[in-house]
Amino acid sequence: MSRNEINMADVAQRAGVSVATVSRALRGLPGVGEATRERILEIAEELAYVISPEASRLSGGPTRRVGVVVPAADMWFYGQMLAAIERRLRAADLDVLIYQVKDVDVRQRFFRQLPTRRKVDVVILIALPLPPEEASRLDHLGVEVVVAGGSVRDFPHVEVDDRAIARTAVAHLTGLGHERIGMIRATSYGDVHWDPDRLRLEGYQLELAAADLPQRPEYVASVPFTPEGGAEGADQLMSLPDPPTALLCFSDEIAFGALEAIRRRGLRVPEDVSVIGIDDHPLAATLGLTTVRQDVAAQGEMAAEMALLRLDHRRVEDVVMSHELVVRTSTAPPPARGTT
Amino acid sequence: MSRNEINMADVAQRAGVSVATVSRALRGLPGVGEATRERILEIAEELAYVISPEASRLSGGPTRRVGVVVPAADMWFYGQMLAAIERRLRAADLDVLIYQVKDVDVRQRFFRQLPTRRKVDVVILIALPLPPEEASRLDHLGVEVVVAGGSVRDFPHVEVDDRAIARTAVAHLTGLGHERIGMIRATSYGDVHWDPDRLRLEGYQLELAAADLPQRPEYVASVPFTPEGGAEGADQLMSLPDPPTALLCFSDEIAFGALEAIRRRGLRVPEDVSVIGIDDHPLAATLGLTTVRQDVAAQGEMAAEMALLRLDHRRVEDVVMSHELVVRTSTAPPPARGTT
DNA sequence: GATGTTAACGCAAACGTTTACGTGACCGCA
DNA sequence: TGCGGTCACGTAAACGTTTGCGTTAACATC
Repeated sequence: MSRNEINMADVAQRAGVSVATVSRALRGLPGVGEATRERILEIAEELAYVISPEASRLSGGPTRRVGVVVPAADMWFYGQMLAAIERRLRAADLDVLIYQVKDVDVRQRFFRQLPTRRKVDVVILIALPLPPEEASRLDHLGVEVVVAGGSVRDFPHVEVDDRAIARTAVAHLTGLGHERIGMIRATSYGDVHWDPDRLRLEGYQLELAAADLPQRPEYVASVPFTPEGGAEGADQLMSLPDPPTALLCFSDEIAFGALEAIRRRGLRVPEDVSVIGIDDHPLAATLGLTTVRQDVAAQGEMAAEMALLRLDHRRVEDVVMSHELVVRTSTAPPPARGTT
Repeated sequence: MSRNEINMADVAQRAGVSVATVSRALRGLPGVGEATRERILEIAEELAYVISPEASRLSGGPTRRVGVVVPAADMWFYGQMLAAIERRLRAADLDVLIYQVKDVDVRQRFFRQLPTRRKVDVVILIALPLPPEEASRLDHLGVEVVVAGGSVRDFPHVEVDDRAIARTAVAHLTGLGHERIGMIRATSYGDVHWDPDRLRLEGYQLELAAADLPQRPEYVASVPFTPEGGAEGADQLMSLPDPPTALLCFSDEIAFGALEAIRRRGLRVPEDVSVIGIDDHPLAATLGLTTVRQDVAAQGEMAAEMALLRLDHRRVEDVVMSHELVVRTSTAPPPARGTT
C-alpha cells in the first residue's frame, strides 16, 4: 500500500507527456497548452495523485509548511489564533506545524536548536514574550518570520493597541463615575517581560491620570493567568480597607474568576462593584460581562495572510487591529459613597 | 544564508570519510569504528549540522511527523487534547501537523483527498464524528491511525465511558433526592451521529430507569455546543409547566450557560435547581460547578503514546480512561415539592 | 521561401539522504 | 601458507521532484 504510491511519472505516462510538463501543469506555470493542462489535472484528480513534499522540497521547491510557535495551545487566546491561522493557511494549501513553548526550558531549547530549520517556509510567532538573545537567534533560521499578537524586533507583525484598550476600559468606568478603580494584572511568564501586561497597566495608569484620579499602587494586583488567579486578585483588592468600586481585569478569563469571588463575598455586580474584562470571550456574553472586544480570529487570519505574502517575498505592512467597547451588565455607576 | 546549508557531504569531507559512513554514524548504526564515529559526531556538532528531513524521507526514512485531525482547535476540549499530544510527541522529537475539519464540506474534502498522505507517519483522529464511508477512506491512507476521545472502526483508540459518566452524574442527582431531572444535549454536527452525545443520553436514560424514574422526553433539550446553547436549553426546560429540579449538562461549557440562564430567571443554584456538568473545565472550579471530571490531557498523552508505539509497529491495547465525580456547590437536594 | 519568433514540450542534472552491495585489511586457524 | 570470516568503510543506485536548456513545430514577416 505505502509502496504503491502514485508518482508524477505515472501521471505523465497516462497523460502521454513528460514529468516536466506535469510538474508545470500542476503548479500553474506557463509553457503548457490549455488542453494538455486540463487533461493532466483531470488524470491527477482521477488517480488521487498527491505530490511528494519531500521530493518537491529537495529539488528547490518550498516546503509548503509553516510553523506556528505558541506558548500553549490549550489557552483560549492561543487556541483562537491557532485555529484561525490554520484555517487560512489550509485554504492556501499549506500545512501547519505547531510548536508549544510554554515552559522556559522548552522555549530556550527551541531557540537554541531552531528545530524548524529546513522544515518550514515561514514561522509565525504568537504572542511570545521573548528575551532579546533568543529573538536574535531567529536570524539563523533562514526563513521568514511573522509575529501575531505583539511585536518582536522588526519582524512584520499584527497586534492590538493594548495601551488604548486599557484606556478605553478605564474611560468607560470613569465615565460612569468611578473614582476608585483597581486592576488585576496577569503575570504568567516568570523569566521575561510580557508586553500586553505592561502595556495594559500603562494604559490604566494613563487614563487614571487623564481623569485626574490618584495612582494607588495597592489597587493593582498581580496574579497568574487563570480564573483562579482572577478570583485571588479580586479577593485581594476587595479586602482593602478602602476597596475599589470597579475592577479592570487583564482578560475576560481573569474577570470570570473576579466575578465569582465578588459574589462569594456577598457583593453584587454591578450594584456594588463593576467589573470589566478584555477580549470578549464566548462566555462573556453569557455572563453579561462588559469587556473590550478584540477580534482574535481576525488577528490570526491577518497573520496568516502576512505569512502568505512573505512566502512570495512581497512586502507587508504592520497592522494594528481595532478594538471595541462592549457594554453589558457587569458595569454601572458606583454605589453612593459609604454604602459599602 | 539559506543556500549555505551544511550537508552530509561537508561533514564527510571534514571527517575524511564517505557520506555513507556519516549517515551510519549519525544514526547509530553498526559498521562504524568507535574512533571514527566520535570524530564524525564531533564535527557534526561543530558545524551545527542538521539533517535534511526531505532528503532523509525521500530515500526511505520516516517523515517523523504526525497529523492530528481535530474538529476545531479553538474549542476547549480539542485544545486540551491537541496541547497534550503536541507536548508528548515533541518530547519524542516528532513534529505535529494540524488539520481542522469542523465544517462538513472541509471534512468531506479531507477524507476525499486525504491530504496527509506522504506527509506523516501516523494520523491521530480526535473525537471525530465520522460517517462510515469517510471512515473507510482511511484505508487508503497508508499510514497508521489512532483515535482519541471516541472510537472509529477498529483503529486503536483511547476514550472515556460516556455512558457511565452520564450515569454517575444522574446517580449523584437521584442520590440527593431529585426525581425530575432534565438533560441538555449538545448537537453541533448536523450531518452525522455524534457518539458522546448519544452515549451520554443513553446513560442518562439508563440511570433514570435504574432509579425507577419516568422517562420524560420533554425534559431533554438539544442545543448547539456553546454556552449560549446551554442558556437556551435551560430556559427551555425551566419554562415547562412542571420544570426539572436538576439539570445534567452535556459539558461544563453548556452548564455555564445554564447556570447563568437559571440565575436570570431569578432562581438560585443549588437551592432551587441543581446543575451538573461533565469535563471539569478550569472555570468549573471557580464557579463551583459540580461535574464529572475526565482527564482530557491524559487522554491526549495516551493517544500520543499509542501513536509512538504504532510508529514502531508494535501492538497497542485500547484504553478506557477513568472519570470521577467532583462535587461542588451547584448541586443539593431538591426544594420541597410545590415550593417553586 | 528564408528567417525570426514564440509556444509547447522533453531531457537530464541537480537536491541530500539511505542502503544494498562490494572491497580491502586484518585476524585466526588448520 | 592459504583460506574463510569479520570489520570498517566506500560506491553507486535509488527516492520523486524542479528547472535550465534544448528541441520541435507552427506561424508571422518581409
